[in-house]
Amino acid sequence: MSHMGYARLMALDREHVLRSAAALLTRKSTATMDEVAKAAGISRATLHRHFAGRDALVRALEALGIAECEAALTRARLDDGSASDAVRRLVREIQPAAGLLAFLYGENQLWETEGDPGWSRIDARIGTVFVRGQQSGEFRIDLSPVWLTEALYGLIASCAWAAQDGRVAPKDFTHMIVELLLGGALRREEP
Amino acid sequence: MSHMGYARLMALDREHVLRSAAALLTRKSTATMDEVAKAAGISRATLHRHFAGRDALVRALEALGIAECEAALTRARLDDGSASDAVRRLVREIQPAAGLLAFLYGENQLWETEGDPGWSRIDARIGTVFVRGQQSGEFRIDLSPVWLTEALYGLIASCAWAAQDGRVAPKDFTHMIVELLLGGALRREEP
DNA sequence: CCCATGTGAGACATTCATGTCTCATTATAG
DNA sequence: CTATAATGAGACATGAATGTCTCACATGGG
Repeated sequence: MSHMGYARLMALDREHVLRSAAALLTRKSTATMDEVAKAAGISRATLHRHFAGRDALVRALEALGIAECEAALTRARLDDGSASDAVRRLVREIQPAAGLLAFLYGENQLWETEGDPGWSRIDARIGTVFVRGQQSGEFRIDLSPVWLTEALYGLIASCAWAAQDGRVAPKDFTHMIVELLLGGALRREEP
Repeated sequence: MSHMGYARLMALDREHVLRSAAALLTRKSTATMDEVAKAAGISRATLHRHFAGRDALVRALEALGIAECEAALTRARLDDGSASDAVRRLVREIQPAAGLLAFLYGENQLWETEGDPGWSRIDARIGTVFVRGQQSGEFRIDLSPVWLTEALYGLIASCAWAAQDGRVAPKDFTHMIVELLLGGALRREEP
């Protein structure tokens, strides 16, 4: 059946194109459609056949980022064990998507917040673990879950960018982020 | 003397234009030269008389940001007292420039690092306070000064953006950043 | 073999920000 | 008042990226 074969190949191509675009745009967020096509090893015409335009491409990347976040969230099993360990697992699981996330984080600063494509759900899931940590007494309560979530995004993006420029070592990704974030969020035991 | 009067007015206008541009570009980093001109209350022609082009404007904003950083660094007297207090003073002093800094931080992600316009000196000054804190035993040593500096930038930008969108309260700026950053950088006293 | 489908290459029009220019008007110093 | 200089308004050309289209090629199934 040519139709099914077609659909399957398309899906694979689409996936490959998205990965390439993510890798390129992470490094150079202003890359041209032509550059994106070249990076994916296809022509600009074919790129336009997969994604109607630049907007569609970016929105597809956003959908991919959201999907990877959701998957990382699930893999991290945020409800299990201590909140600290949950956050540590989350950062570890989210690391492979950090570059894409950093790109999207930067792009979001210049989008008018239209219909929410799914970030609010992710915000909520992450926020929940901070709330749980506060309720269990693990985390200090003078830093709001919203701010902690925001700070987590910021640290992930910062670390991804710094690693991109070789200012920090990618292998320390989880350690740097978790230790800094949790060190601030974790309530200090009284001496 | 028309020449001196001219020069002085120009300087004032230039300052005003830069402030307006900073405020606008902080909110909308893709704003047009025309929008920038309107925001400053001048015509596009006059804007071009002050700044040869968009690049020149952005570079002027960068110079302004660097100058404000240097000034904040000096006012914070990073060499006095404990490193923690020094960082706290720094964040407090840098808050007025946070919006501009966030804009420049975002822009820098898509610039090829040409001739350094002055950021490395600022990096060094900030890095020094973290080194001092580590040497005095105030800060943990498993987080490098480079990463701490990077994280500070990231947190400032995150907080500025979050405040812009109303997700966090601007009045808590210093508290949120310092408590999160220092909580991670400050060595925990053993129980 | 033949047909259908995906693809690459390239031409083409369009849009938009930019940069440059002119000219009339305003304001300011002398 | 007069001349100098800055401004605002707008026309204009330019360049870059985008989106659309056509056509030739190749690849794979029937």
